[in-house]
Amino acid sequence: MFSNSAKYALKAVLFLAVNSNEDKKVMVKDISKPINVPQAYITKLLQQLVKENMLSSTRGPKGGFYLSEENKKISIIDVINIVDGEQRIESCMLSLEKCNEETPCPLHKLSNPSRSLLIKRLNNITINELALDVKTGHAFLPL
Amino acid sequence: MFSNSAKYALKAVLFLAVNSNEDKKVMVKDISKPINVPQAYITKLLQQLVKENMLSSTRGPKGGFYLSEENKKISIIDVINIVDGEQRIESCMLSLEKCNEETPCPLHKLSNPSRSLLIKRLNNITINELALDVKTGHAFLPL
DNA sequence: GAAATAATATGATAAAAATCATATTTAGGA
DNA sequence: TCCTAAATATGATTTTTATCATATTATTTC
Repeated sequence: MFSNSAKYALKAVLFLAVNSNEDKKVMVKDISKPINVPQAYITKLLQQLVKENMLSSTRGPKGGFYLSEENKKISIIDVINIVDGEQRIESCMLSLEKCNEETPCPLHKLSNPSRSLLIKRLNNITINELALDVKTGHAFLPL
Repeated sequence: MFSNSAKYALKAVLFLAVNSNEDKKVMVKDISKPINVPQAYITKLLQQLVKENMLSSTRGPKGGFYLSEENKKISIIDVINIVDGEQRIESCMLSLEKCNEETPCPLHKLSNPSRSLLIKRLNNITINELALDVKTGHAFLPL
């Protein structure tokens, strides 16, 4: 479905959504542990996400990563697409260029409703909303 | 979603479902071209599928690969699972061991309906049924 | 039963994804 | 202003996946 990197990015973002804000920044080493991702690896991903304005950071003492209020309004699919590229989630189950509603591949009718549903939902939910589920006990970390 | 290998295997199986039977075997070189998969690569996959009884073959002159009537009754998900392993399609969107209905990860409620729907459909359709869509003009090769 | 044909078995190579390592830059505090 | 703590930039290594190559075995036909 998603690359390992996209999964890791989602885990980091969700963790920060629950555990950070402008006044409470989190160092990379305190992110990698609870989300079970090697520090050097998540470091690179976090840097990429900052560059793409998916999350925020400051360096130096008292620095770290965090989600600004703006960041928290970002939809989940944007995080995924930054890491995996838009093509990955959109592409047909057999990765066929020419597969579409008019000339569907044999799996199209079977698989497309499922993918459409997922994409729609990923589009319509923000990081913040997912974090709320955790805060209200409807979903769980650790990751 | 699926590995390249699983996609290739599906393409080969679908092609054979439409273009082969006990009396009409197809050589590997006449499979790899129309499904756009390197011959040496699809060769390996076909051999694996024969070994797992997903398809049939005979060697020597007039030999080739084909789907027996039995083979055509196999469900699509079996082909996928042979190549990718059952875990891949079943696993949570974040690949979390502990994610389940009782202690769902933050993405579980969002993603699970989509995956469940897909798995159910892949379970409930046979190779033959997909091939029928092609024969009746409701779905299309080439792949 | 020999020659030709096609799958089978096995292993090597190449490309991509995941992981690790480290020198550099910026910010805060003494 | 210097020291330290943190992110940033960059590139190397390892592992996995994808791809290629070839010798062997089985089957048909003459």
